[in-house]
Amino acid sequence: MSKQELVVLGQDTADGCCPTLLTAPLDEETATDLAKVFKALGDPVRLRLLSMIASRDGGEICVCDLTPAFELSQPTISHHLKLLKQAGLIDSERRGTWVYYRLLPAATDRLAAVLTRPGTPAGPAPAAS
Amino acid sequence: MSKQELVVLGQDTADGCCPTLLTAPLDEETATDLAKVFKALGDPVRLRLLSMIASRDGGEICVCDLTPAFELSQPTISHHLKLLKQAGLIDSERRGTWVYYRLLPAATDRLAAVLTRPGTPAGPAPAAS
DNA sequence: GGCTTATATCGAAAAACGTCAATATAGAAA
DNA sequence: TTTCTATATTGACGTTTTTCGATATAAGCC
Repeated sequence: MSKQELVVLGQDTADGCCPTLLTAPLDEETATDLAKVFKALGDPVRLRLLSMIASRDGGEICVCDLTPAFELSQPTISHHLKLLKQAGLIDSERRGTWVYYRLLPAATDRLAAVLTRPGTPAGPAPAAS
Repeated sequence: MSKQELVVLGQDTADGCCPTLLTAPLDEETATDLAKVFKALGDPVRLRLLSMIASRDGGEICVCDLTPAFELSQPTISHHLKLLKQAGLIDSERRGTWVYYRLLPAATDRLAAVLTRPGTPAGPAPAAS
């Protein structure tokens, strides 16, 4: 089986706190690992795919439900899913003829943490009315 | 002067809450706008630049302090800074001979929010001891 | 004015990327 | 086994990205 997802671990700063982009200069290796994940998000098709996967009730979605949502060929969608998977953002499981994709929340959690300034209130804010 | 930074606004979901990638499928336009910002983060050099800019005491840093930190030509660094600026992540100000860059926290805040699952505790966690 | 330093822009070359049509593989069903 | 559907892989092509050297612009100094 493919086991080439990359795992990007947190990097603690000198004062023992707050693994984030915004509080201390990133070392080269961490920057390279992180950049791979952000690069995977740097395409509108992949962003929509990830969004459809993450927001689906039940936590997973069949490729057969993803492909028709785009005006792109089936191989192209398959390729984008592969990139998201290699970035460690999603995982897949085959069940019979179909393949189901699901979010790996650890990946998005890490990105969110890395982009969060210390002292920022939690999560998504309520919408402006 | 250049005014071509892009501003990516939040998009509320049907239930009036939580502008995030992870709770509802992204529409095409929002995905395109968001992807531009993530793409800007999808390069290790730009990630390190942003990190150096954001973490610098005083909130700003001179290009003359950024350039020598990389084994890249001065035009290359200048180009990466331009991309970060066009993505709305940083801004610049010339003072005399020097140009200073600073983080635009609204941009990273927005990305963090979009990647945060509802119910997730705030900000960067304390490091594992 | 001319000289020097800091930064940006231009133009080109190589590499990476997004997309497709064609084909391969996996599994179910006949 | 043969056939059909779902998904992945391959190979090609045009576009975008990353990088550089050369040059341009901006500002301070002689």
